[in-house]
Amino acid sequence: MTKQPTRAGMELSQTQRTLPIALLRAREAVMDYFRPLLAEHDVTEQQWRVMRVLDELGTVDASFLARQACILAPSLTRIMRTLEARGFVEVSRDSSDGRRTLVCLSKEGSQFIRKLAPASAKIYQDIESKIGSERIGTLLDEIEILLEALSPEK
Amino acid sequence: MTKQPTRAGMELSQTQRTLPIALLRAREAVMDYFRPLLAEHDVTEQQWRVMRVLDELGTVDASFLARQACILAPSLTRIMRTLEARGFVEVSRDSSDGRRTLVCLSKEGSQFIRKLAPASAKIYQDIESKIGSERIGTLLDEIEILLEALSPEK
DNA sequence: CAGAATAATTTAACATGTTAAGTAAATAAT
DNA sequence: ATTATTTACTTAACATGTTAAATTATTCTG
Repeated sequence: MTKQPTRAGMELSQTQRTLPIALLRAREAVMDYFRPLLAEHDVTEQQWRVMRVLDELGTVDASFLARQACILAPSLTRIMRTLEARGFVEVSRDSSDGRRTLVCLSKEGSQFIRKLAPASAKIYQDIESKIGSERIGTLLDEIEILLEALSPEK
Repeated sequence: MTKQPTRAGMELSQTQRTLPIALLRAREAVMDYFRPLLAEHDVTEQQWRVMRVLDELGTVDASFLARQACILAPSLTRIMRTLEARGFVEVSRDSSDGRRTLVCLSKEGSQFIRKLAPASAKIYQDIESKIGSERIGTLLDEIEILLEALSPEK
């Protein structure tokens, strides 16, 4: 845990001490625990993320969903097609703005989420047992602060 | 910054309070600052990451490089082809193990890194000015601890 | 109200992510 | 030593990431 000094000049930091790579490696390390579950149930990471956000938010338009799930609009278009074909989401037009696509989870989609929830929570507990739930809480707090500080509207 | 209680049962957390999504959103927020620079110089995020790791490690075999850069082997195969065509990396065979591909930065690749370093460091400083370098240091420390705790060899 | 500008989404094209299968070299087991 | 297994990498196929252009609906301007 040796701290590197802040770069005074214009040098690059060790990759381990840069936010983009450190955050990526951390996420990969965490996802390694979840991927077997997703693969077992034939959903991609992105499809699962879209469904998790819909479960949380209810009916939303495509742009907002894309932002929340960190998925670009063109990817979301294809993902929605897949999820709709599988009966997991329902798509409609916004009656007050014909440009917008509204999306929500279907009953089947909601059931699918709830079917995987116990296994997902169990994996999360396994991770918590290795890191400590307190430390995870701290990390999530720090990330919330970072997101607030970097949000574009500031 | 209201803390959620640890899930006692089998419910899913708010997406904001899950490591996979929180880490992803944080990384996207950070990368939004770097992407214009990379686009301006016609390198993808992954190509740049490969070069950053090579700059740090010197000559390494493809498997190790893939792990360090969080890139899967098939993607790396294609990325190496692109970077080699552009003259940024040099590829050779390991004489003591004919299966292994060895890779290192070329002189041009090294120059390219150094050419972008100042702008990259400046962007990093801009981010630091919004979050605080101390807080970033704490976050990076927490991530190092997480990576150590989740490393498979434990 | 008509035409211009803007906005939300989709399509297209290429790079990468991901899994499975294939190839070649090294190692292990008879 | 020959065969089988393992290892490192590549190829193939499809999903997603990414940018630019196209499409359709809305809003702005005159």
